[in-house]
Amino acid sequence: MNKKELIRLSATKIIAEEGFYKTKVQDIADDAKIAVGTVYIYFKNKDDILDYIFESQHTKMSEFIERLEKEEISPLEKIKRILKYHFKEMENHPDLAKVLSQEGTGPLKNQDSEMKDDSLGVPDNFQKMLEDSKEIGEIRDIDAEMFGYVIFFVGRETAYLLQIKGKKDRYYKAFEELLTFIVNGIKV
Amino acid sequence: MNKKELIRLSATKIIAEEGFYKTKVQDIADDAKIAVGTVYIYFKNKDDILDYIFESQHTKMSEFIERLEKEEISPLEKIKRILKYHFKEMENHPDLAKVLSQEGTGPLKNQDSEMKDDSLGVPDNFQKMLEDSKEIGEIRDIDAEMFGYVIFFVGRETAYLLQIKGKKDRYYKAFEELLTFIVNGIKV
Amino acid sequence: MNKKELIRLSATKIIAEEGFYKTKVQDIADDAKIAVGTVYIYFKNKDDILDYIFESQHTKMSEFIERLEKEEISPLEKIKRILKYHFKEMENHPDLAKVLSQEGTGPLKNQDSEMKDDSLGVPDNFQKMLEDSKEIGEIRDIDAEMFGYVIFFVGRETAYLLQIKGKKDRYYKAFEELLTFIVNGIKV
Amino acid sequence: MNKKELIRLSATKIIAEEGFYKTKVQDIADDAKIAVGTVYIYFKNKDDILDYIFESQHTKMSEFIERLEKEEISPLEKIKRILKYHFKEMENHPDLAKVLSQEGTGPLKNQDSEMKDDSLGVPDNFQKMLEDSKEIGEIRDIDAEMFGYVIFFVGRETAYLLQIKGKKDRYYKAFEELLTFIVNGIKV
DNA sequence: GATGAATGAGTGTTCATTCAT
DNA sequence: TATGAATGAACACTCATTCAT
Repeated sequence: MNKKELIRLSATKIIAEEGFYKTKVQDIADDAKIAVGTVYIYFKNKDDILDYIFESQHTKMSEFIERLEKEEISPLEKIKRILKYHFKEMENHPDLAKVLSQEGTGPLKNQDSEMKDDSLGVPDNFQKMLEDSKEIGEIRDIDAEMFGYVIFFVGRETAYLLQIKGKKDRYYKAFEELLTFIVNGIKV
Repeated sequence: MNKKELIRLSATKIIAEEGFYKTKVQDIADDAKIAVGTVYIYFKNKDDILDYIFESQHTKMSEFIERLEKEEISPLEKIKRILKYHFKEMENHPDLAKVLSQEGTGPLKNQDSEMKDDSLGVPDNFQKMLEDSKEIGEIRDIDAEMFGYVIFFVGRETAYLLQIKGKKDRYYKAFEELLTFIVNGIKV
Repeated sequence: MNKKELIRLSATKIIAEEGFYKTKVQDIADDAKIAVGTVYIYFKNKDDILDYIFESQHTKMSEFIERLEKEEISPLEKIKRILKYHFKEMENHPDLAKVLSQEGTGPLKNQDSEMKDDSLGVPDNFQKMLEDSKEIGEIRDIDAEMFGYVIFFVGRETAYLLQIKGKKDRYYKAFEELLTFIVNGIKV
Repeated sequence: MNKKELIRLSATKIIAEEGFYKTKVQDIADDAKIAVGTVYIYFKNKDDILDYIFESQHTKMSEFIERLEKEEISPLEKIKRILKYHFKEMENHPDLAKVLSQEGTGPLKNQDSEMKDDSLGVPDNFQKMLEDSKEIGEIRDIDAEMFGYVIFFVGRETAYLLQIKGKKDRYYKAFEELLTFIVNGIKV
């Protein structure tokens, strides 16, 4: 496998277990069965590794949203699809779910990162969709910026929550409940 | 002032600015205008300081909830009051809002802490109130455990969000919107 | 009791258990049921406490030797009596035996101590007695300086050894054996 | 040179000068012209360095004794040879002599060391040899365990003593005197 | 590119000592 | 004298990062 990806996977695993600050670059290298020095060929520094984990997921999500934009569906439906996509992703990558939730607060570690915020850009997308949705009278007149974030946070935290609370079997049902909650919360 | 409280306030301020791991115990001591050694008279170690910040707020919240339990109001109303209390607290203590949000994920730093989880016990209270609320037909039949956490997260993150997004002037209005969102989301 | 003596006893006990460097002044104060500050009324610093332990025993021994000098006995007999006195002392104060053995090497902790060496002055006395003994033909022509120290070390280490090796019951018999060893070793 | 050995030599030098507790790991690193961190590649902690110094000498001595066991000489002769070997070693490595004497009391610093005692195992060997010697009627019926230690202590302390007392020129003569003392002390 | 021994700045924590009460 | 909270210099140890091989 591509070595940068290999490092990303090991890092995600170890950071999920230990937390970012307690994770040693050596531990990541050990898990990836490579030398520490090699990590620094692919990453400028330790923070850069965490950024890359977020950026990778950000890219995936951006591509999904781009494809979604081409479909002829209502803005609210788009939000639902994005949440569903996120939940599936987190179900398939529990380590990643934990890292995004645990380390996802606060500003990006690297100042010069190209990402604008810690949120994978999703809140912005949600905001736009909520604004579109308001315009067509699908939902109430809410503060789209705030609810862009609210829906994003709820999605991220709940996806992780369901895993630690051992709701894996009822994962899909719980997701449906969450969706109903959100939609009821904002609809006209 | 009580020195332990003095340290708690300085620590909250510095940790809000720098994040827990980048905060040096020396910085906390400097801010409190005391010697480093003094910190270690009142706290076992650095982690213990963060725990105490959480525990203090936990105690305050527990006391509020205890008083609330004596009032003759519906479970849903209780949840609203708790959220309102939390928002007021966070409005008055922006540093604390940031620390609770940024450092509030993950397990407590100290193993032997008496607190059961990272959530100030509030999700548990919400869960019970939601169950009571369901019984009297005030709300739909939702997964009370999950929504206990969901409402807790939404409250904590939003209270902090409104501050960094500079919504201080519309703080109360935004809070009302959030409340409507939650209530609509779970009502029958 | 005299507080300085109280501290000496507690210090001896704790230093025997922990070793001088691992012993905290606070621990000594705790054991003596006094405040740390009080220790510093009677002792200039921590090293001074250890010095005082040695000096106290030195004084006792000096007084014993002074009394001994007035008796009409052979130099070799004097050495025997001194060793016997030391063994009895160590039997009565096992903590002290340990401290003298463990911490008794190296130069005195305090530069400005009045004691000339780490050996309670006993090697010097032994040296003189050995020289006297040589003169009257009681013992061989040995290096009195060296054997002053040798006999001193053997006495000190053996007194402690018998305790840790659990020879308490045969303590006196072992002492007699040691005496025979020494006398045979140096006699004509 | 092997870096672990390099550290051992620097540590022996500095510890001989300053004593173990006053020695800073940084000082050892400086003397060895390496970085502090490097010390911790080869040693778990500071105590581990001291243990290694003792273990190294223990190994050397064990090898010498092993070779000695193959020779057809009397047990008493073996003891003499061991003492002679020790004196030569200490003559060649005065720093080591000081460290062994000064820091050689008390239990090993590290709990999980493989060495049973602080005495390089030599007292045990002496004990066995004394028992053998008694059996063939070479020496008196003495307490072999006690005298195993006594001879060991006398050897160790005297080897160091001769150096600080400036008897370097008469070193061999003094050693011979000591040997005569011991042999006379235990012979029939 | 890959390695991993070496680096050394950085930091949590300790504890002898002080001094206002 | 006695107290013990406060001090802050000191130090062991860590770990991100480098670079010669």
